[in-house]
Amino acid sequence: MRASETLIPTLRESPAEAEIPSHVLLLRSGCIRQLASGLYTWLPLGLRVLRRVEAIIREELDARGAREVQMPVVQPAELWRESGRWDVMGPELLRMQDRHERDYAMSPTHEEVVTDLIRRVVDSYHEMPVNLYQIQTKFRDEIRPRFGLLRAREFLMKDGYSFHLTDESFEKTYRDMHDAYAAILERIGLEYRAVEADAGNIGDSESHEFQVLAESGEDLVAYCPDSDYAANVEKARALPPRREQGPAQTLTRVATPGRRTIAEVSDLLGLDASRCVKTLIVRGAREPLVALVLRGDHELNETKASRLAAVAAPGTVASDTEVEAAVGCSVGSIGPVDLRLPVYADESAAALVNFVCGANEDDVHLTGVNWDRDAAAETVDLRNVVAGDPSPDGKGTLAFTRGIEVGHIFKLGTKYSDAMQLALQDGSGGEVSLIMGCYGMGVSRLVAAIVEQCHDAAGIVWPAAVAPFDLHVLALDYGRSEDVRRVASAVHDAGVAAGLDVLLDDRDERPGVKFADADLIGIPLRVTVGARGLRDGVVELRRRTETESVRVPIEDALARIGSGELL
RNA sequence: CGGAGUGUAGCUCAGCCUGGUAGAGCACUGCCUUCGGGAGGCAGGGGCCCGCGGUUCGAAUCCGCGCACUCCGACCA
Repeated sequence: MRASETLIPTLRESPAEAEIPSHVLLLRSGCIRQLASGLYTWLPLGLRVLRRVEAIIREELDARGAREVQMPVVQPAELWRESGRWDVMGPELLRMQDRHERDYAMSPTHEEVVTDLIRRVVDSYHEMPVNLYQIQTKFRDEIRPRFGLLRAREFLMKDGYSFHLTDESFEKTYRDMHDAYAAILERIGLEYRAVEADAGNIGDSESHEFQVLAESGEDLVAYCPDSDYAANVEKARALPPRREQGPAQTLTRVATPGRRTIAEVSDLLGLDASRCVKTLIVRGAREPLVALVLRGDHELNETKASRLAAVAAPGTVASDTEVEAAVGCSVGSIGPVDLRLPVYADESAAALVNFVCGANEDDVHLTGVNWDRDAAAETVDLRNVVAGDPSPDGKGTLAFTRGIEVGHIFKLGTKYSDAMQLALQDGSGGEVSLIMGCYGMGVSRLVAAIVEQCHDAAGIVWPAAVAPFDLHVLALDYGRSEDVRRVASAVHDAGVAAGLDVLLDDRDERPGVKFADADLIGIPLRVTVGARGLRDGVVELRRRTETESVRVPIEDALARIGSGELL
């Protein structure tokens, strides 16, 4: 393809709205343009990348028995009402009406539609299992779209759904899809981790996220360098410590006038923050308020807290006035001793002996506090893990990295099957609700994640597997040199004959502009054809990953490109 | 939705504080020179200065109300 015949509007400067590398570079390289907040147009170059990523996804899924379908984006509200999500979803579900004032949703996901499809189409358990996927535009009215393609409102997603009679059948497909996701990311050449994740509101059991490692990632991943343990920090656990040993000290009241924070109290007492506990009061599910106790140097993990049956979801910290009314002191002086609320202590706090806590009386704290003797609590996992915590598999300590969630697979169980009456006879006289799996991969987000990981100061460095073109022919002096035109065309044709996608820069631009654009666009292999080189009978080869070009005799270059050996 | 910031030429921005009828660089058009890492000269074109209202003899500039975009937070399959 000739550059003069396509639209690649590169930008010399960064648009003001873009902050992170993928957003800046996708805009500057002419891959995308923003229409409005969270809405992007894919230009020819970007669309080629998107299509190549899609192709890889299709190949890996098809190879594992998933079958592609295409479901409607606009969906009748009655299906959403049937599942209960019309009322549950909130404003991120974009709603609209047709001319008859019937309600519709612009679909953020397709559980309802696919469940409805299966119950209409599948008549017998002999047809099980079924595994379908589609690659389609989704719309979620995000509160705050940001980071370009990484959190857009309209985006391209691969969403897959599987249906099973038995857990064994589900587990096999889940593993197959897990393998497919790993294979996709490996083919692209990304550094990633499959991590244990919290399933959010959607599932009730295990789920895995596929996190592409990048500084700009919104997710924090805890992993163990010495084992394969990795988990989203929302979910990550540490090996619970054993109860400390040592003789119990006497419970003692100490005056702590004006000291409210853990730092102030531990400073006053000359102790480490880890010897103190902090007590947070949150809204309860069964009772109005519940107390959560953490070691002073630890932070509450809100996802874990919300998962406690006794805690109202979403987790909400009680207001200062609520606390004072219930406990009789201000927030800085709460403690588990004689506290008339249900108390849940994090494993690390529960392991302490002779610790410090608030006395439920302003300006007073207690020292020498011990569980069982002085206070009672149920032990649970409540905190965010920190670097250096022992890995839960006992094989080392945890470290952190940031990631971009490009895939998430989970077990849905029978949530939708039950709500929408999707069941089959099981062959032995009974009837079973089908077990569902759900497999999402953000295709447009994946493109952004690739750029986050594959760029340098000059521009994008596309991995060969997804590059918009394989070969970039830079024809310098194109308009003025018949020789350049002839050789550049020959190089172009040799590439095409070898099955490559070739971009020929035949624009009437100065060399510097062409070089800069080529770096920005990031095509893996570049051949520079210029009058200067042709006088010596050479063209120049350079990979985008390298800094030096190699002068190669014209005939050699043609032969090597034609043979495909350069890829 | 809370907090912060920004809206001036296609892009990046100055001008605003201290009101007097709009600028630079790049991009674009024409001509000349140049031609291997974003050239130079000359001559041009291009602006409801985000919108509406107010103050004023006069508003890009001051005030009010909107809208849009961005960032932080909350939120988020």
